[in-house]
Amino acid sequence: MSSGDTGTGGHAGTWRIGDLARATGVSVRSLRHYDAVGLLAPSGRTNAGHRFYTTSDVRRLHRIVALRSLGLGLAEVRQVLADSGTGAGVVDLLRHQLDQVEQRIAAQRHLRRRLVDVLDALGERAEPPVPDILDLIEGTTAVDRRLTREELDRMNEARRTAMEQLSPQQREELAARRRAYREQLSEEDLAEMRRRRAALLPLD
Amino acid sequence: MSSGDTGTGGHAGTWRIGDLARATGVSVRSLRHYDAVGLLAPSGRTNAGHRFYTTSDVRRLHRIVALRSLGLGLAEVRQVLADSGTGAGVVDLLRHQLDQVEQRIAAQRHLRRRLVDVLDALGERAEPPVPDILDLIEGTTAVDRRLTREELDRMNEARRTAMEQLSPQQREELAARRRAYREQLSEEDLAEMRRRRAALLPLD
DNA sequence: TTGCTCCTCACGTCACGTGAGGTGGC
DNA sequence: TTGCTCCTCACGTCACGTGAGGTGGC
Repeated sequence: MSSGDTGTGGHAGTWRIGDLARATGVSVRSLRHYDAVGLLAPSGRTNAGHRFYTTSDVRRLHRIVALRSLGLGLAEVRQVLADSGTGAGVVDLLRHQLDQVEQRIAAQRHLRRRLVDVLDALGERAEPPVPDILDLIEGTTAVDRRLTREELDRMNEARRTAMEQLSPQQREELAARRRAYREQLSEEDLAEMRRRRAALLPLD
Repeated sequence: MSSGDTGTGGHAGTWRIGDLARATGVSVRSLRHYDAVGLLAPSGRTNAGHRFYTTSDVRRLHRIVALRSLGLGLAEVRQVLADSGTGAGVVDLLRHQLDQVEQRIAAQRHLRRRLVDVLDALGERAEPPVPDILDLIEGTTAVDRRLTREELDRMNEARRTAMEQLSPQQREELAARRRAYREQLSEEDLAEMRRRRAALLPLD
């Protein structure tokens, strides 16, 4: 009944790589990788050259997993585990990590808004040809650029003619799809879409 | 006054790689990469083997940039540009892309909450030793696991003794830091923190 | 003797950044 | 003749996944 006892033998309290992997959810490949880069070397090898991990190795692994789950890279994990100081360094590291995460969130939100905008504009047309889609995306790429009167007129004209080519039934389907689409959006999304749209319109 | 005229010669309407890079913000290395992978091959080479790009190459590049800016990979960009169909494929691709983005946002938010939790817990102590920090992080790693009465008592006890070792001035500084920290949080963040904390507390 | 686990290479991933070393054009 | 731009390799990035090919232990 030792800690590493899964019935697969070995010394009491030692783990073979496969058992450790199953027990922790870390892949065998990752364990070997951690060994290769010196992040977690098993306490020893059997005669056959098989790695074996001790209880203290397992503890270290749990810490590695915990730090990895905060988004730290292996090098940062190594640093933290090597740091036996007051923890000021660790706190700074985590704060920095938080900054990075915030930035990534902001970037992804921006991306999401652009995608939603494009899909929203596309949703109003039946089956837009690829070149038209590309033009539309290119248009939204010039971020923060207002459309000119002519561009706006051309877009509206294109939309109108596209709509006119639809049968009443197709029009109804389209409207239904749009409703379904809008209903899945949050209030925040809708507000942002209005803001974005307003930002595109000419000022005159 | 041709489109590619920057005073650096060449045929009218053709671009050297460096000029194109400056004009579009795409690095020279990227342009060469796009050439290497067949995404954007320049229309020709000069006698000296230098790439030259024509107006239609530039148009294609703008579309590549636009699609890249939506987060598409080079392979997906290539697909879209090759697709001369009705655009259904492109719309599906963008929807899928939106899904991915949403998932990444969710994952990053989760990460952010964990980091905020850890930093919040750490913020209540002066200079916690690294092993303590690691224990705390490990504690929050067992996600969605409620603390036992004992664990909670031990945590509170540790916090109290840590506080008692502070001078009044240190305590004031700490409080100020916590206030500053909280003020930068949104209402949403605070609510989430309360929720998380409630989820950690024992049910009894 | 048959599976199962383990071992060590070693390539591939994604879109380039960054030298190294060398050659034409104002 | 001197800069500047251009060229082609080719390694490095980050943390492994995925075979290939081979060898000990129940």
